[in-house]
Amino acid sequence: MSEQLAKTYDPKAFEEKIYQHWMEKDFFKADANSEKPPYSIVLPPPNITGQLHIGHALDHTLQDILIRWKRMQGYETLWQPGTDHASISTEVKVVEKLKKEEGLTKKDVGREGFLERAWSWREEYGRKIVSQMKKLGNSCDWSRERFTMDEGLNEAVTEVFIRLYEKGLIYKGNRIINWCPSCRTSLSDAEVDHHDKKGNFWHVKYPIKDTDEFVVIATTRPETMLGDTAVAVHPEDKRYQHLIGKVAILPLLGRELPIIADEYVDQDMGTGALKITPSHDPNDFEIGLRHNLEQILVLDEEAKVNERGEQYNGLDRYEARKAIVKDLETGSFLLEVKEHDHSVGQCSRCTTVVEPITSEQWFVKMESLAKPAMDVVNNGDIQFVPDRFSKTYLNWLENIRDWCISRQLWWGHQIPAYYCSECDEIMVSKEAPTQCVKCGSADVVQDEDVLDTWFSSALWPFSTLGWPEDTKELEKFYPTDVLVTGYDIIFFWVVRMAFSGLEFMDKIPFKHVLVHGLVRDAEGRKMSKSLGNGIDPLEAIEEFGADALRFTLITGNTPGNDMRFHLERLESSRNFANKLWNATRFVLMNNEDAVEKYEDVKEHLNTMDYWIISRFNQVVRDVTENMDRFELGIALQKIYDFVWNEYCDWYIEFSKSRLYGENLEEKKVDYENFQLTFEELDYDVQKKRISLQIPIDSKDKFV
RNA sequence: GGGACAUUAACUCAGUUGGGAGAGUGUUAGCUCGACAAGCUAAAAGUCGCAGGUUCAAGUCCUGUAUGUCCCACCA
Repeated sequence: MSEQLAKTYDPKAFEEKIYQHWMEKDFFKADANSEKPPYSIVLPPPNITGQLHIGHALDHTLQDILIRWKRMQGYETLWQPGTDHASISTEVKVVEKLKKEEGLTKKDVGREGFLERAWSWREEYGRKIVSQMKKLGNSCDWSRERFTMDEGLNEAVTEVFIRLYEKGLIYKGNRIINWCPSCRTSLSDAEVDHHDKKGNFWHVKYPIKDTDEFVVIATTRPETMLGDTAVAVHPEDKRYQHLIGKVAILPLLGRELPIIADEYVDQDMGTGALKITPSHDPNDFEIGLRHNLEQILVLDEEAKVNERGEQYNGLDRYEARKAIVKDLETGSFLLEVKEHDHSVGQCSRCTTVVEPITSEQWFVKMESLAKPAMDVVNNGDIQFVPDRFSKTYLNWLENIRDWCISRQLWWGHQIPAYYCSECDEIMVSKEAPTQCVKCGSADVVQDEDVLDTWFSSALWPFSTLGWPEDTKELEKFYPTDVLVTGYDIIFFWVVRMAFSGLEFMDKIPFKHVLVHGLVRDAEGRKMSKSLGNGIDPLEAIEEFGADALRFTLITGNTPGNDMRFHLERLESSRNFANKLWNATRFVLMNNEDAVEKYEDVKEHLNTMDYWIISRFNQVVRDVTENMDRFELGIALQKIYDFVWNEYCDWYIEFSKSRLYGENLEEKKVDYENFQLTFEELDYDVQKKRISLQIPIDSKDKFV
């Protein structure tokens, strides 16, 4: 009799020890010089903004299962871990902390002081998240841990920026962008969420110069009229033919506005006449370019009216709206007000309503990059699981617009562009130039802005392996085998990794993209801090164990679909872990005469032994097939069924008669049901050409 | 406006190539039998959203439809 195990499994007593053992033995270390075939996964780097949430737990568990499975199959596996600096999110957090703890603002402490605090934030939270991932049981190669702002990755980012710039794929331009007046930075289109909001349609009379006529314009944002530089109608609109080429007078400010004709105008929308505000509306911006209209920016970085707004200068955009509407009314310019719902863009970080404004920003030209990224999905080099997400991916790329990559933030990769204060020459280079290449002035300053956080994440599959150096890691582990991620970041991340990999490595970054859904609460709501309905994976681990949590997340979940998280399922998962524990306990309690080698026992195998062996082999085959198809939930269910319903309920029960010599009838074993099982067994065993004698009718003990 | 997904037992969900309707939880009845009451043995429980179609055969394929969820879009 070997040592007696406790009656119930206590994860807390083992998980940490086992993990330590794994680490000490270097089980997760990847060897780039290995002869074994490679299998690699890059971990989507968690943000350093806070702690691990249940979505990470799902994402990581899927990867951990895949990587461990391949490791056991004899592959040289690399699970590359790391964390993401999460530019805007982290900056927002650090600003909050600064205010709360020191009562200071960004400006008070200055760029250097701010970055110092951001780095200490990163130290604290980066470490915390890594320790949480270890608690989850992630079998990453921690010796290779990276950070999107570590030295090597900085170099990769700079290299990419310079290469794209030199290729003409990065440009600086005055474009209309999304501006968050609260974060005071530009945002990419993907960082803006659109929500329907109740609003009004204000019908405003714009008088026609030197006539008694006027044209009525419907607008949802009267305050932007301060920046109007034209009025547009459809070239074929019969109502307005006579006005084209004439001049309208902007109410309140009295500015003269040319009346132009443009195909964009929808005759059925509003009044069919459109005010054009090139600096504050994306469509108007385009129209403005076509007609060479002046751009008048009337809002500042806090979305307050600037001096171009004359008497409204200093008002917040909403105060300005009220004031303008009131003045329009007083001046009899306001014809009517109708209720109207329209979609409003909000900052995905802070939910402030985003303001479209014209601004000088850096962009990545997307057209030529998008094409090959679409090709590799169309021709099947990259496969989505489930496949429907390739549509999401392709659809996004088909309608891609240039990517605004500059952010007016401090935490991130500062743009490697330098300006000559004398002649405004732009220089893009790795090191700061000591003097202007054009005029020789030594007065050279670096661009203040940082890059969009996704600019560095886009390089993750190869930057973490040492690019731009030519490393053996790249040779061995690139392209990676599968990327596991949620459908919510296909646009942000998957697309950008795809075109970056193709552009700089000339190879796809991964062969499969395994997409999972969101983990929702029991009512199906998104988990969020404001609702307080989040389930902390660490609390779940504390109470039920990491295996129970992982089992819960994988079973009953299929690729691409959201799942609801019920605490009861954690219990049943824990029960399964306990079942395994007790099966082991039973074996250990009875292994006095255990033999080590199959050869020593094969003469003595009985029906039950053959049965369980054949079932085991079949389950291994089935499970492997499911795993190959990324059907982890089904695979795990099959293991569960085998262990519980076949191994424990039948094999162990029957083995008791052999061990204790008990009468089966007394044990109340259900012969009838067993007979059914045996018929199935017969089939299995026949396939394996094992001849059997089945003493079904025997009520004697099985020997 | 475009697109995706969901709809199967009381609840949460599986169901891979068309042929058995399943699991966990819950419910009911009976079990302190040397692994496990976090357990065991049973039971009840579903016209697989609705309507058509293809097929010898449809939860599974096709068409339409209802309801819900989500994503994309520069709808003044």
